[in-house]
Amino acid sequence: MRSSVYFYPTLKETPQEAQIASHRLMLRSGMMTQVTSGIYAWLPLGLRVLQKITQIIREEQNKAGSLEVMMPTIQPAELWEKSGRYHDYGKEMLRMQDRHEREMLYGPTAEEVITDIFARFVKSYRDLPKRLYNIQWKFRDEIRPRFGVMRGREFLMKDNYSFDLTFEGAKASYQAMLEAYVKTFARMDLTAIPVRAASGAIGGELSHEFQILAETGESEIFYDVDYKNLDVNTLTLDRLQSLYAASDELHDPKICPVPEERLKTARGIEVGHVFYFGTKYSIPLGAYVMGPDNKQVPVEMGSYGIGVSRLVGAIIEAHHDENGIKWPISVAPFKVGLLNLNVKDKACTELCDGLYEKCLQAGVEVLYDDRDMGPGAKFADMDLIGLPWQIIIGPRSVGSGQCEVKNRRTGEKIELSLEDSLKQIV
RNA sequence: CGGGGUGUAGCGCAGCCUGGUAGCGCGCCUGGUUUGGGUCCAGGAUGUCGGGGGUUCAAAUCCUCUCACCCCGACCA
Repeated sequence: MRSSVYFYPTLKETPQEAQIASHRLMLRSGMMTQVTSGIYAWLPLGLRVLQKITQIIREEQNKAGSLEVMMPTIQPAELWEKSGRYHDYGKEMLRMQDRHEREMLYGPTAEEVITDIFARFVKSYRDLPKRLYNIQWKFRDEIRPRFGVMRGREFLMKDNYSFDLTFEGAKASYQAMLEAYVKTFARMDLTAIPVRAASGAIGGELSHEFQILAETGESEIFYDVDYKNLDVNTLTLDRLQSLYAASDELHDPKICPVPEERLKTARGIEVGHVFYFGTKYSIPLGAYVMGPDNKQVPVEMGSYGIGVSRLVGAIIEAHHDENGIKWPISVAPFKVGLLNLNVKDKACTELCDGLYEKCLQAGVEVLYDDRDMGPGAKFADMDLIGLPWQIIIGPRSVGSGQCEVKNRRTGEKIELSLEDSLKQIV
């Protein structure tokens, strides 16, 4: 993609509403922009990141034996009256009427809808287990939206729902999701700690929150200091769960197994949540199957959420410096930024155009800064949007045949021939 | 919802106290200049001063109502 025809309105100054790094950087890099309180429009650069994250989540969900569906954003109140949550959900639910004055709502979650679908089609234990998920926009009319996409009112969520015949089956589903989550977050260069948690309005009996440690997190957690030393690449669920972590509501110093000197407290950003809640929805919504003993049994359920749009912010919180974002390669909007330091220099531009073509042919996602601007502004913009690699070509390169390759993460710069620069990156 | 704050050009802000022709920096447009870390020079465009009502000869400025947004707290992916 050529910068000259792309659309990423970068800002030199920080918009006054942005208090935390991720919010600031998302606005400054032109990834997204606020439409109204807690509601954002995603611009091309931000959308690419959102799509990369979505795809990683999708792949890991599929590997964990789940099937993707797509449920609507608008739901009928009826289903929620059956589950009893229409009243309980309160003002956080955005309610509306259609032209027939039928009560509708913008879905804050989808237990009712998916359970109803399941109930209508699945009648036998032989069809179990089933794990169905979708990645869809949700709306929760938060008391106080803040921190950009970290706590928006409208947000993109992956929500998975498991249906099993027995408690043991449900536990296996729960475990499969825990494992999928560890892999999912690791692929984004995040160490997310599964913290035993109290379950909120969704209700339930067994529940973990996945928290990313960050000063700007909204919840307080207690954890074993060893969490800081884990290697994302070799992380396993067993290892993660062998360490102590608890939310402040559940943490009890009296029964905490971690000696005081190893116990740390920090703020966490919740990026995922897994619940087991048994038959809480299957009974009221009539999700029964025929068991092997010819008896109707309500199915055992769990639900598993990941805040997809929140993850964009969370990843930036974990990966940035004073100059801008440092994207992990797996979610970067482009893999490499190609900087033409002087577009008016014909020979220089020829070199750049040539390398750009080669990148495209090699299937390397490249943002080619071919705008007519000073070099300083280009460096600043490229650091800000945080692509993992930069290839810098200026008039100097014309004589030498060398370009500079910069690793945004480490800041390391090396001089290479144009040929080698591409090899370095691929 | 309770407490605090802000609305003036696309962005960041000054002006308001003490009423009298609406300003600065960045950005934008034109021309030139410069080209390895946000070049420099010259010229130019852009505002219902968030909105309604009131006071006054006169309101960005004073009074009043209202809307929006932000920050602190309780809730959540």
